[in-house]
Amino acid sequence: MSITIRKIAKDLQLAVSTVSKALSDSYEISAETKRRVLEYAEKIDYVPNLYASTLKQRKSNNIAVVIPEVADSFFSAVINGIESVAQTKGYHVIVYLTHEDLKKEESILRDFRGGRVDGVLISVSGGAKRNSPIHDLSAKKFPLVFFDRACEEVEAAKVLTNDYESGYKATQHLIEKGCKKIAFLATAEDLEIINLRRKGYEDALRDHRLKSRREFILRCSNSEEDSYSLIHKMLCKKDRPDGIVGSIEKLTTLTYAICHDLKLKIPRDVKIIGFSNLPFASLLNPSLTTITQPAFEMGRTATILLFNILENKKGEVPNQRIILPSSLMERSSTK
Amino acid sequence: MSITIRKIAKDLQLAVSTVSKALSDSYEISAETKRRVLEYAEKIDYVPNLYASTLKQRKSNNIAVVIPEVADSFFSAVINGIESVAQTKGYHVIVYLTHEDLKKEESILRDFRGGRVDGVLISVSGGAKRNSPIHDLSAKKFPLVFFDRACEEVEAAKVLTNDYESGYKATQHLIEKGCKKIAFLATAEDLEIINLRRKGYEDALRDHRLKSRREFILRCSNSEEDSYSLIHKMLCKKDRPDGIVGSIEKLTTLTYAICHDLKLKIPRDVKIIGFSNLPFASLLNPSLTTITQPAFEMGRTATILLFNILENKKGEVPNQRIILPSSLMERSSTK
DNA sequence: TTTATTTACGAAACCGTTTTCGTGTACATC
DNA sequence: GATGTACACGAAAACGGTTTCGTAAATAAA
Repeated sequence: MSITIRKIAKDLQLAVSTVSKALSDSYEISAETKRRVLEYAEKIDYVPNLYASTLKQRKSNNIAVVIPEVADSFFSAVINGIESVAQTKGYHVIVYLTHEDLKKEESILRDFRGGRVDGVLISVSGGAKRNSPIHDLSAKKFPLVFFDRACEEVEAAKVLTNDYESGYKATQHLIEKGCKKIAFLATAEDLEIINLRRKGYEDALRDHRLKSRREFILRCSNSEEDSYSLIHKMLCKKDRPDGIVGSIEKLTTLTYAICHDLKLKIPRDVKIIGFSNLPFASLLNPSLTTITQPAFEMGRTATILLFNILENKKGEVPNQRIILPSSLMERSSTK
Repeated sequence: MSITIRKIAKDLQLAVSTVSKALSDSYEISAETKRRVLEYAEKIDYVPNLYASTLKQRKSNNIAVVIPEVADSFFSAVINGIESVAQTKGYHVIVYLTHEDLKKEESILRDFRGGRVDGVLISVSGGAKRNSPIHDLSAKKFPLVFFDRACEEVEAAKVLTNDYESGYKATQHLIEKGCKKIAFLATAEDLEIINLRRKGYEDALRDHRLKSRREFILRCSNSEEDSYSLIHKMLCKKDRPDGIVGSIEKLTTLTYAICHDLKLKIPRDVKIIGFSNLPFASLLNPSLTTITQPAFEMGRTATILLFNILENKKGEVPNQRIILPSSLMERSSTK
C-alpha cells in the first residue's frame, strides 16, 4: 500500500476526511489529532498526490509563459520578473517556446484548454491571428495577459511599452546626430509593436523633412542567413544608409557583425541604435546606443495582473492596459 | 453539466468506458462507434481533463529543468536544446530558477516528490549537498539527469564538459601569449566544475614553471557589487595580473566592465579568456577569446538520456556519463 | 448441433484527494 | 428535564478519467 492519506487514516484509526482536514489545518480538527496526523505523516514521509488534489480543486498552480525565444536578453529578463512573483504565490512557471512559429504557438495554446495551467502570459509570434485558439481562450475568459507583443483584437489585460514614441525618439536621435538616410530593420511577420515602432520612425522622418524610402525599410526574415544577406546587400550599395534603427535585438547585433565584416566603421560610416536589453551593450565594439525596455518590470507587472485575475475569478477584473516606458541609453554607436 | 466523457456517454447512449476507449482508439470498439464518439466530441468541443488522466496513469508529461539563472547565454541555449527534444516527445518543460540559492533549490527538489514532473534535468547551485533532497530523489530512482554542474556523490546520469582540460588549455593559451601573472576568477560556492577548471589552471601554471599565487585566485561572491569590488581591487594593485581566466560568463563580462572603468587596455594591459557562450563574443570591445561549451548539444543530450530512463522504467538504464568537449575560440582579448 | 472464440460493449472499481453533510457527545441555557 | 449549540469527527459522494472484468451476440470450429 503506497503512502496515501488512506494509509495514514487506517494506521491512525481515523477517517480519511479527518486526516485530510488535519493536514490542511482545518478548524474542525482538534490540536491533538492534528499533531498526531502531522507527526505520523512526517514519519512515513507522506507526500500528497498533486494530481488528486488538482482534480478536485480545479487548480494546477501552474502558469504558462509563451514566448518566441529564450535566448534573448529581453525575454530572459522577463522570465526573471515573472518568476519572482510566481514564486511568492507558490506557482510554477512552464515556459513554452514558439520559435516565432505560428503553428507551434497555436498548438501550445490549444493544449491549455486541458487545464495544465491556470493562466497564461504571452508575447505573441507574428502573423495573422484569425482563427487562433487565442480567441477561444479569451472568449472562455481564460486568465490571460499579454506582454510586449499583444494581439490588439483580443480582449485581455496587456502590459506594453511606448513603442511608437520609442521608434520616434530613436529616429530623432539619429537625425540629431546628423543622419540623413536612416534605415529601419523590421521583422517579416506582422507585429503590432514593430508596426508602431516603424510608424514612430516614419513620423520622425516626416517631422524632420527627411524622405522615407521604401528600400530602407527592411523586412528581415526569421532566418539569420536571409537577414544577413538582406542587410549585407543594403550596406554594400553606394547609396547606403548612414543610420540604422534596429527594431529587435537580434537584427541589431547581426548588423554589428555585418559592419565588422564589411569594415564599416560604427559610428563614422553608419550610426546604429537598437531596441535591446543586453546587459553589456556598453561593452560592445563600439558600445551600443539602445532603447532599453523595462523587461524585468514588464514580467513582474504582467504576472501581478495575472494573479489579480486568478484571485478574483468571480469579481471579473477589468482588462487593464499598462504602459511601461522604455528609455534611450546613448552610447558610442551614435556618437 | 460540464463537457466530460460522461456527458458524451449519456448523449450518445453509451457507457463511459466505451467512450473512453473510443477516444483512445481502442481495438475493442467498432469503427462506427469510434466515428460517432469522435464526431460528437469534436462537435461539443470536448477537452479531456488532464489531471483526471494523470491521476490514473501516474504520468504528468512534464519534465523539470532546474538551473541557477536563465539570463545566461549558456543556460538559455541549453533550454533550447532541452525543449527541442521534449517537444518531439509531447512533453512540457517547467523551468525552475534557483538564483544560486541552495535553500531554494532544495525546496524546489522537495516539491518534485508530489509527481508534478516525471523527470528532472538539473545543473546544481553551489554549496554542500549533504542532506539535500537530491539524494532522496536519487535514492528513490527518480529519473534524474545532471548537466554541466553535477553532484559527484549522487548516482545519476550526467552530461558534462571537459572542464579540467578547458581550464588547462585556457591558462596555457594565456601563457603562450606571454602572460606571467595569471589570475583565476572562481565562484564563492563550491562547484565541481569550477574546481576542475581551477585544477587545470593550477596544473598549467605548474607545468610551465609559473608560480601559483593565492591572491590571484578570486572567490567571487554571488552579488555583482561584491564581485566588482573584489576584482576591482585586484586590478588596482601595482602587482596586478596580466592575464585572467574567467571561469563563468558573468565574471568575465564584469571584468570587461571593470577594465573599461579603470582604463585598462585589453589585451595590452590584461589579457582575458572566459568560459562563455555569448553569441556575440566577437562583437565585444575587444572581441573576447572564449572557451565555448556545446550548450545546445548538452541540453539535447541530457534530455535524450532522460527520455531513455523514462521510457525504460523497468529496464533500469545504467547511469551514463557523457563528456562533450568545449572549444577554445581565439579572439582579440588575448592577442 | 454443440462448443470455442471473437467482437463490441457495459457495470463498476479505482486513482488519491476534497468537501458536504451527518452524528454523537459534552456543555450551557431556559 | 427539554432544548440549543459548539466541538470533533466519520461516511460517503464527488472530481473525470482509465481499467478490469463480465457478458450477450455473432461467428467459427468441432
